[in-house]
Amino acid sequence: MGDDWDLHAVVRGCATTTTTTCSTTATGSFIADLHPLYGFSPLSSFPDPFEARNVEKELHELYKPFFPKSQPLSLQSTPVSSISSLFESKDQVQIKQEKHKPKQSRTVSLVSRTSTSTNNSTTSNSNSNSNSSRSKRRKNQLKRVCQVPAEGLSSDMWAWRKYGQKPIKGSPYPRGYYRCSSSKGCLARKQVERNRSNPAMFIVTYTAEHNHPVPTHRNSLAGSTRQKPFTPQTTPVSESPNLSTAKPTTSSSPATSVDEELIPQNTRAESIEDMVEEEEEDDLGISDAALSDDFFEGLEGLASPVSGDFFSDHFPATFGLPWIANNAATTAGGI
DNA sequence: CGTGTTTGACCTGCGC
DNA sequence: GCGCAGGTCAAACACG
Repeated sequence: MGDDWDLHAVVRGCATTTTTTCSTTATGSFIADLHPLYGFSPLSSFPDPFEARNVEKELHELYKPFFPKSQPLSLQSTPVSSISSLFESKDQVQIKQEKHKPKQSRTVSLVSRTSTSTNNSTTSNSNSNSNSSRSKRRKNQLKRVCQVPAEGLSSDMWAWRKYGQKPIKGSPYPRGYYRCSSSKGCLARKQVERNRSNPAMFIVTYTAEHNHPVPTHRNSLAGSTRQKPFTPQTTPVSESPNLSTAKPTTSSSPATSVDEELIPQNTRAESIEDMVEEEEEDDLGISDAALSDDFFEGLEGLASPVSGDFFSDHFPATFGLPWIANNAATTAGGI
């Protein structure tokens, strides 16, 4: 497609930084409360980790209600970066539940085309429960919509694989479709689209949830790392100034497409977001699995980065927009 | 070889 | 019922 957008690559998450505009509906409001806490942008202007630590506590308190009692919330150990990003992302989280479709709130019946095709003709009416995920996907999916700045589209621990891209009517920017590649059975999906009115912002829509803990390390980036020989023009007009600026690139991190490079990913938050989503979906009944030790373990894995490894590796010197540079890899922002 | 991106085609939902 | 638009699949290709 000759779209000029750069939404290629994998989007690793949508994290956001200071500017995130995510609004939350329903329970999401609590996020707003947290917002002040992370006024700093862990990603872009990484503040002092220790300072963040204090914040952690506060966050911890704030979050308590949202975590299962069993969850000790080992955030303390969690690296600031992760935490901050997590919360940040939350700020942006906006849960959007399609009302008029009470039928199934979460239909994530994983039905790949196979099944779909199988049922093909039957699809729509025959069975509301039928798997035709396709048929229902539009209807009852629970979605969370976040609006994040280009810089915000950054890394999260989830690995996203792009499976499609489509031009959207009325929007000069195409929409990228990503699915979680961390786990095969994971139904989590994400759509990244640039905000028409404000190209600097990306609208990230999450659908379904991850059915697995956050991976401690990202998947192999074999393919993701692929970098275009440098398609200078790829940056469509739509590219926001940030993006263009940001594209440093050649970082060791998995940057998949130019676009991605443009867009950083903070997305570790995503994981939490997802969890939160679950909470919301389940009436605040967080799935233990989600918040299980694994989950935090994963976060901890991230922690080290704070100390340097992670960042140093992934976001080298260019920190001005380090995230942008690297994260882009996964971030779908790439639009 | 495994994983990821690109891209055209196909399918379904939705509005008229 | 028809057409449009959105969402997903899968083949081909690229990269480490």
